[in-house]
Amino acid sequence: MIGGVTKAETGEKTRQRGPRRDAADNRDRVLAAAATAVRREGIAVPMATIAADAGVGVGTVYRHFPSREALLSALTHRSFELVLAAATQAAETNADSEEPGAEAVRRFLDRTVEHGGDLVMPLRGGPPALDERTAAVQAAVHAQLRALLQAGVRDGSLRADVTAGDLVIFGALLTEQLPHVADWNTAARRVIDVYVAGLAPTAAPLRAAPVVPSPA
Amino acid sequence: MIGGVTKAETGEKTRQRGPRRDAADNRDRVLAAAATAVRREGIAVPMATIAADAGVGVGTVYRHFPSREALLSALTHRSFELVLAAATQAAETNADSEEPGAEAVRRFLDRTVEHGGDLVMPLRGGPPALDERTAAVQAAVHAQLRALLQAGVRDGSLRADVTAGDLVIFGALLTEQLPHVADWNTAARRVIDVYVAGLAPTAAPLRAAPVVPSPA
DNA sequence: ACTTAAGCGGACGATATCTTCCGTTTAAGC
DNA sequence: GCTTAAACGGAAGATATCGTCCGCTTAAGT
Repeated sequence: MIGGVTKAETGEKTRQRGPRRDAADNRDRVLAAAATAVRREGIAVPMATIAADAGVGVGTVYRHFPSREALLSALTHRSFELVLAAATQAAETNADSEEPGAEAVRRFLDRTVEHGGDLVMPLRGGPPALDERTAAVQAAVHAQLRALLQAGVRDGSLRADVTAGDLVIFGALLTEQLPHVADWNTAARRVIDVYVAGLAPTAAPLRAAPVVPSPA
Repeated sequence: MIGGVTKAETGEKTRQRGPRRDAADNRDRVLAAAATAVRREGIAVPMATIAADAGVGVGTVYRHFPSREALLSALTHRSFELVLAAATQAAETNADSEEPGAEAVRRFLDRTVEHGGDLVMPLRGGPPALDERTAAVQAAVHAQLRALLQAGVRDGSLRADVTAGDLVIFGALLTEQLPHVADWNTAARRVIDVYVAGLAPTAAPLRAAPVVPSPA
């Protein structure tokens, strides 16, 4: 940020040189290894373990992510991006077809569980706060889910008092895994099915007023 | 176990001397502090922090719980006992009244969330395996919930294809907390309400076969 | 009151992990 | 092919945490 200006005086060509290919690859590998390691050993997993799993030296990890917190933040960001992809795909598919909105919601939740191994949501002990960019992604997720929910209400397959925030919270919980439950995907699918059944418009009203998680 | 026999030769009076009152108190305080600390900072929270929070020295923590793992195990055990109390109370109240089984299930889940701060379920990164005694408590929880579910099926308020294992898994997920959700109890209650609505007998069948978590 | 052993606290040596630093390697532009 | 700066790996010093040990304190039985 300081020395860069002097050198890149070729007009607007600032930051003309992209990252080297090996650097980009390593960054991805570190992120992937970190996701796996964090889910396996918890957020206190040693950086050396992550580095070894990624097949790089610790120095490389620290160059891409200056601190553990930065790495965890990046993990969370990537997780929200994956969730956003799932939400967007569900919303778009739904818009193009005539399937009930409830089915699209179910698919979104299924996807979330399937991606489970790659998701590191900010649950207990996780990275405390969402940075600005991640919050933006989260807001986009909410927007997609809102669209999905509205479509479902319109086609009569969903109740009207459930919010995008409700879905995000439920989805985040599903990314956890009880270690002694062998077939987690099946178990999660059963939870999803009951929840989605509860989204039917005939259901009894909710007791509590909506909670708005964080994106304004 | 080795020196004790020599001394307690007064017939069957082995282990005649119960624990000192201060010792029992301290054990409880350590457990309570540990539960709070673990939920606040994760399972890697330093033992010194737990000791300080409990107002005792580290030596005291290690005397009651010879290792971190033993402490975490004890925490899990206590958590299951609290859940068992909630399940038992729900089952008994239900048996004595004419309320629908669905309401009893909802109360059980509500209780679980309310106890949330004291519960340390074996989620990601938690103590890996349940010891024998804890597994027994877990089995008791399942038994109570089975009774509850059967009553609900009988009185027509619950679907028949949901198992006690499903409820335990769902309840365990609810003990997590998304840190940036301010009013967690409200958020959790909304999730519960949708789930309980999905327990109505009219709902669509589940896709997956039951998963038996661990108690045989 | 006195005795006794259980219980207590926290200093301490051992270990584990963090993060920085720098000599070497390598991708990419000329 | 040569040059250059970005990227790499891993050793090493700084720090944090673990779990033990032992002299002091205190509950509880007589």
